[in-house]
Amino acid sequence: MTLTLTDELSAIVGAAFAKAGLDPALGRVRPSDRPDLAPFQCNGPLAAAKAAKKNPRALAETVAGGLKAHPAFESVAVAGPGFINLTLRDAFLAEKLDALAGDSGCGGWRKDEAETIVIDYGGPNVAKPLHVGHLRSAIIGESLKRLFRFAGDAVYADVHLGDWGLPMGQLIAELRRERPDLPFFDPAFDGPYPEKPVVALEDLERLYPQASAACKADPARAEEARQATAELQAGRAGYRALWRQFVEVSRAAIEREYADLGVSFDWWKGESDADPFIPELAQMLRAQGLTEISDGAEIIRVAREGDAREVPPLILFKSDGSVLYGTTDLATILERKRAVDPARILYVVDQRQALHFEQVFRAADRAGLFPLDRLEHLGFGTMNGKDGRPFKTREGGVLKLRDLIDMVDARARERLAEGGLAEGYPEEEVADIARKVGVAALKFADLSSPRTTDYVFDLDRFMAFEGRTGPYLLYASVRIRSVLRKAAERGAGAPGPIRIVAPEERDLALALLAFGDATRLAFEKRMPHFLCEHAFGLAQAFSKFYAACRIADESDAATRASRLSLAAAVGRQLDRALDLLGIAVPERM
RNA sequence: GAUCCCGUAGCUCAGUUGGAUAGAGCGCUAGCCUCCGAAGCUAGAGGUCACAGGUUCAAAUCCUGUCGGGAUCGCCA
Repeated sequence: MTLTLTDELSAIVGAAFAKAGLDPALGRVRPSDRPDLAPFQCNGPLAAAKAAKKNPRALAETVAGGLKAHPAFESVAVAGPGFINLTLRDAFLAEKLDALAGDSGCGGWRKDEAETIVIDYGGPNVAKPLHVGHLRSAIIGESLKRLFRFAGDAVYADVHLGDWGLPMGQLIAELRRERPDLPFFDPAFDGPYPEKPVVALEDLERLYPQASAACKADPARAEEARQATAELQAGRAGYRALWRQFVEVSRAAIEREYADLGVSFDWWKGESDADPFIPELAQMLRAQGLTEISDGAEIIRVAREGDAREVPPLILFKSDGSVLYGTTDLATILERKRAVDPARILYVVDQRQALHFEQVFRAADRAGLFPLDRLEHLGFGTMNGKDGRPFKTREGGVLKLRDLIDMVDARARERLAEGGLAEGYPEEEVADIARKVGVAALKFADLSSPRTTDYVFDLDRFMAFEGRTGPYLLYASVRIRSVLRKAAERGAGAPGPIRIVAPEERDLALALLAFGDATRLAFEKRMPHFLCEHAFGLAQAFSKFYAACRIADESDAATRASRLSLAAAVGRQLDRALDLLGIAVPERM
């Protein structure tokens, strides 16, 4: 396991606490709230004073006294009621930076024991076009996948298509009304079913809303759909064959759109893949006496003493025998255990489904299927429109992901033209750059607020390309690359050991060395926005450094070599951070 | 109705679980390209942290209440 900078400093300060007869855990060092005084601080003396009923200021002085001789610190000062302000020696920073420059992980944190992880994206539904509601799960999930892999885990990302519920029955029933002549609907048919899909993507996109509306308006139609669902799940051959076509057609489209966002999966499984595990699951639950019949449905109770509010039981089998997604989610856990025996399963799904997962997790835990603390629902907030309500188009409909991608793409092209960037580049490259810029804007906007909160989707703001945006980061990355390329062309010489001479270099050094804490925090909290914060801070520190210091044409050879190393290290780390966010960087722009 | 989340600068949002002078981006004002990419950099104005109590050396953060917004609450996913 790599030690982050604050870990290392905490260990040093903790030892000084221990020497003073205090709890070393109180020596926790963190970035300072007052960077004008010192870059790091330790507030431990205040807590220690409370516990020991002593004067915090005096304790701070004692601890600080034990630290002053340490080679890492330029100064150790006690301030206010008992804060210890820590400033690091430039030589110490330079040494750390040289190590970081040679590290394949760019100074990022890695864990020491790898786990096998499954990430569940709570999948899109077959037949429903991807819409903006699917965006967050894809973007956040992709970043977490990369982050966990970076930390050392073996990750299986499973799109987990919604391909087994009522919508499937609705589609079947709808198509049967429209084209009753198809062999799929003839129970007596025994020949081979058509291999070529009888429906196209456009058919599905038309049929589903149609069916859904009909079921809402007419109970008889709803009953038809319910029956078709039950028959599909019971294994009616024609329905299964037809359903396979739905899935096939739908999946191809879904895969393409995710690819445009730079999102990919290791598994394209669906709820239906868990179906064969349902009998065994039911058996397991019944054998333990966990199920009961209630109003004709078979349920498992998951309420507990002390629940603040009532947690309803999970319905395993509806009164008509068909299953709900809670059942398939449980069966999927069993399926995954058999497949890769994961240490944890992460569900990157809308926060509004928290109760559902609470039910599933408790049921899994009660059944001895999977421990509660290793099933994590990583919920996220909704993407709202400017009115503060879930994002809708002007017409009040749901914005398709395809349309969103096109909008972002077009806007990125406009902005490139306005800014006079990418001028004279081949058309193919301009298209590639526009796509990358647009996706970066979208992803950074989505990832930069804490996962759990709602955020307002404002295309104009995201695509402004100034300030705290994805394009700013791409710009910084591309600029570093360009500077280094030109330096090489001019014969600026080889990079050399890093030495800090300007204050902007010191700030940049601290920004680089914060990567360990950022990656660790992002991993432990499962919160990619810490990576965004880091990437922005790093890019900003570089811009300041760039504005203040010459690099390629610096006259002092040693300083020039140092700055070339520094710039290269920033470029590599920035690209790495962007990679962990799932943001691709163009060569130039 | 019950439970949970939220209310911070004109706008969009952070705030590392109780610490110093509450931060960032946008927008606004004033500057910086004969010099490695100005989508950049520098400086400035802008706050009763919804409101009222309480806990303590210390509260945007913890507790209570009020107001306002949102989410969820057994056979949809």
